[in-house]
Amino acid sequence: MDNVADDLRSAGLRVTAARVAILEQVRSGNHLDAERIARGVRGAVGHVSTQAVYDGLHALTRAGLLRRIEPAGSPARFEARVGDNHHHLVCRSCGEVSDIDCVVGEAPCVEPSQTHGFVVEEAEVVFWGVCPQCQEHGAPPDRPPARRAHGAS
Amino acid sequence: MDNVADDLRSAGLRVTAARVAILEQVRSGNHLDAERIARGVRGAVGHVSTQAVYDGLHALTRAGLLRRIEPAGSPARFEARVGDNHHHLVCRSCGEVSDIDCVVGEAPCVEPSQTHGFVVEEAEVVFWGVCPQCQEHGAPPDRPPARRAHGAS
DNA sequence: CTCGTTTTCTTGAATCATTCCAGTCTGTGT
DNA sequence: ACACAGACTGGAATGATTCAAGAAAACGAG
Repeated sequence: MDNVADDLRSAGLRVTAARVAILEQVRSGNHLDAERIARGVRGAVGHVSTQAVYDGLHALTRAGLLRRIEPAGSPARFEARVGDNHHHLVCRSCGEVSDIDCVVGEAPCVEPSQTHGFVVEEAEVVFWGVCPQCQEHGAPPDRPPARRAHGAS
Repeated sequence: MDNVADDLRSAGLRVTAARVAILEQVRSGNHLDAERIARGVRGAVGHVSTQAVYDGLHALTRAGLLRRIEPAGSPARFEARVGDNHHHLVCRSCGEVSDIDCVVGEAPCVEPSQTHGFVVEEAEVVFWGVCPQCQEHGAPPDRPPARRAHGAS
C-alpha cells in the first residue's frame, strides 16, 4: 500500500517515522518550505526536531526522492516531482510556486549561447509573475510576499 | 568624467561618497556580493557602515542602476549590466558567475507553455556547471563552494 | 550663504533559515 | 539478540540581511 517506505528503502535510506512523514508531506503538499513540512510532520507523528526535518530533507534530496528549489527571496522549498524536466512559475506577490513543463521538451531544454569554458550541466528556468489570486486582491491571501527579485530578461 | 555621480542624480538619488563608491565597485567588479562590495567601498572612501552598503545597494537596485541576482545557495550578488537581456552561468564548485547573452534574443526570451493564470513578467535562466578553473583543480581556488542546488532540467 | 526638510548614514540589536556539535537512540543486517 | 552505522535530540552558533532610532549630510528655497 504505502510505497513511501519502499521508496526510502530502495533509495538506501532507513525507514523511520520522521522520513516517511517528510516524504508524504512533500508528496501531498505543494512546494512546501522546511517549516511547513516540519509542521505537517509533527501533526502526523508527534514531536520531531527541526534538525531531523532538515536532515531528512537533505537525505531525501541527496537520494533523488526530492528536489529542492530556492526562488530568490524565499526559503528553500521542496517538491517530489523529480527526474523529469520541468520549471517553475513564482508569484512575486505571495510566493506561490507552480510547475511548468519544459518549454522545449528536452533536457537541458535551453542551450546557452556561449559557455565561457564552463561544462554546463543544467539549465534552470524560473518565470516570475503574479498569480491569479494576487491579481484580484492586490494583496496576497496571507503568506508574506517574497521580496522582489529584480532582474531582466 | 565621472558619470557615476550623474547617473545617481538622474536616477533621483543623492550623490554621496558611499553610493558613488558602491556603484563604481559594482561596475568594475563582477557579480560581487554585499560583503565584497563593502570591502571595496571601504578601501575607496574609508569607513562606511554595513547598513549603508545594504541601503545603497537597495536604493541603486530600486532605481534600476543595479541588478540583484541570487543564485541558490549563495548570498545575493549585484551587477551593473542592466536593462538588457542576459542570463547567468554559475559554477557549482566555486560559485563564480558569468554573463550569458539571451539564448533566443528577445525578452522574455523564453515562453512558458502553460501559465496557470499567472501574468508572467519575466523569465530568469540560470545555467549550472563547472568553470574552467574548477575543472582543472578539483577544488576551487579559494572561495567556499556554493552548496549544491539540485534540480533537473 | 543659511535654513529646513528629507534622505542617508551610524550604531547596535534582532530576525530567519539553516547548520554545527556532541551525545543518545534505533533500524537493519548478521 | 547484537553491533554499529545511520538517524534523532537539544541547544548553541552562523551568516546574510533587516529593523530601529537618532545623528549627519545633501540639496532646493529664500
